[in-house]
Amino acid sequence: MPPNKLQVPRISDAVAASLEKRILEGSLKPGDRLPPERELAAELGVSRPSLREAIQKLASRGMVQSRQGGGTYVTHQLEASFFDPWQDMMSTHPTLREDLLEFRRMLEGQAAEWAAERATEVDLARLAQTFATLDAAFDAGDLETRAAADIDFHQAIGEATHNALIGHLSAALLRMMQDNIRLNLDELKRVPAAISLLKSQHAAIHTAIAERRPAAARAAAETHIDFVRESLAQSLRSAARRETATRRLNT
Amino acid sequence: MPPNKLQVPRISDAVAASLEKRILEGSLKPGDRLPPERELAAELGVSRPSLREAIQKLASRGMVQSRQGGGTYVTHQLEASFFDPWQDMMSTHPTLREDLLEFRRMLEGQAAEWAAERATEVDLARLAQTFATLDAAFDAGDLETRAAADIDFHQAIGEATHNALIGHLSAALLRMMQDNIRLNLDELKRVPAAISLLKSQHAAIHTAIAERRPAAARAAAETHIDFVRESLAQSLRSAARRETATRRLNT
DNA sequence: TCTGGTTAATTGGTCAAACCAATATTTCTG
DNA sequence: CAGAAATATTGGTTTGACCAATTAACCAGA
Repeated sequence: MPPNKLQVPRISDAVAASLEKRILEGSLKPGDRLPPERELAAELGVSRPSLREAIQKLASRGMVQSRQGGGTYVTHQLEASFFDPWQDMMSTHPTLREDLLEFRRMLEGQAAEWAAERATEVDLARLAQTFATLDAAFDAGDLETRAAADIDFHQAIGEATHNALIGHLSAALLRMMQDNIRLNLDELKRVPAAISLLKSQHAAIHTAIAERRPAAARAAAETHIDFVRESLAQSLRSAARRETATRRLNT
Repeated sequence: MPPNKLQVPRISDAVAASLEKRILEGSLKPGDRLPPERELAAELGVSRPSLREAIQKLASRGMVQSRQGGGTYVTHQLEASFFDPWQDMMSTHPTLREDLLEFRRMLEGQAAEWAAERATEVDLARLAQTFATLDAAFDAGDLETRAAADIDFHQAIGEATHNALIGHLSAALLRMMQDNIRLNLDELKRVPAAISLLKSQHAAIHTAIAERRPAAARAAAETHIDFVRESLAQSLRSAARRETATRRLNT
């Protein structure tokens, strides 16, 4: 019974594709305001609701932005390419962030434990290398390279578990977090101690795995996630505080 | 002139978020058909065009799929986004099966533990219902309904954890296993005791959660997976034996 | 002439009531 | 009982209208 049959083409899809084409080929540049809905609907030969459905599609992909009474404008950021549905959900459903962190605590804890039990010499060498890179990235690198090094480190742990799913999932979840939390990531820079704390936490995980102490590795990983979770919540609170302060100034 | 000003909240966005929430929480599961547009619009207190705009948003993200005259269905996109690449590999790389089972042991164990800690009365009622269905399906049902009931049961546990990731991931993993192992599933029928054993294991998980004993729930879930893992390996061995025997006959 | 506020036109947001077309369900017929 | 026809359901589309926010035009007062 599920949608196995072929789909009937929908008008709104055709309209959305047409508008997309205009944007991509440049006849509608970023910042441009597209014609009024009534006008555009007449020009395309469709009804206004159909046109609106198409516009909402583009809006949900972040390609256009509408303001009541103002008009509909082409966004400056082309190619949003947010194809992962979890990504957009994260921004609108804050509880998902908590769920993700809680899940990561379990996952990374287990990964560290297994890695300490099963890592081969090759795994340990690779882990040591990614750890060194990460440590250096924290000192000098920009956020991009730091994020990449972070993923590499956690993925090296995942691979050391010799369980393909662990590595894949832990990297995927970390990437998912980074993409939607990068805004608040540099909040950590306001806390001078944060960097050294994070570095010591990573070091604790690394040495516990290298010394093959599973329980210690798990504890270190969980401590690390707990710290991330706590400082993230704290940075969100302080961001909210700054916003109210700014709002107070404007009145 | 660009849209710097604050945005007026659109109804379609609120509706889309509401539907997203239902999907995340599990009240709308992948494969489910959502109510007719007219009905849903009335229930949400919005007009049909507004509801349609919201549905188009979700459809453009691939979370739902509509067929004229048929209905609108929740896709498996959320779960598939994690494991799509793994599906085909499962059949060719047998070690992945082991990894999957090991991962499930951790996941289901944690899920059972959290469910025992956090389940509300509603969760417990739903869990009891899915358990009863599963128990009945083991006696009379064919493989299809048994597999579906199995997914429902484990998903109910996942939902009782009140962690969106747990529910979707555990369902996705179980479905992935069933899809790639169904061939060997009826192997279990050759072991008469297996059915009663599985039933008692499910019962143990259920009662432990219902009685809110987290440690017992985790242990029961892990025991269950251990049994599945062991009997699966055994059935594979016997299947291999039969195959070599058959091959011997043909020469 | 310039400034400020008021008014009018524009434009996206929402709703209501239809009708069409594909599908699903029921009923009828052989 | 199986297959075909009739009916009901359901998404797809259109028309028309009204509201609310924005923008543009206007005009009175300095």
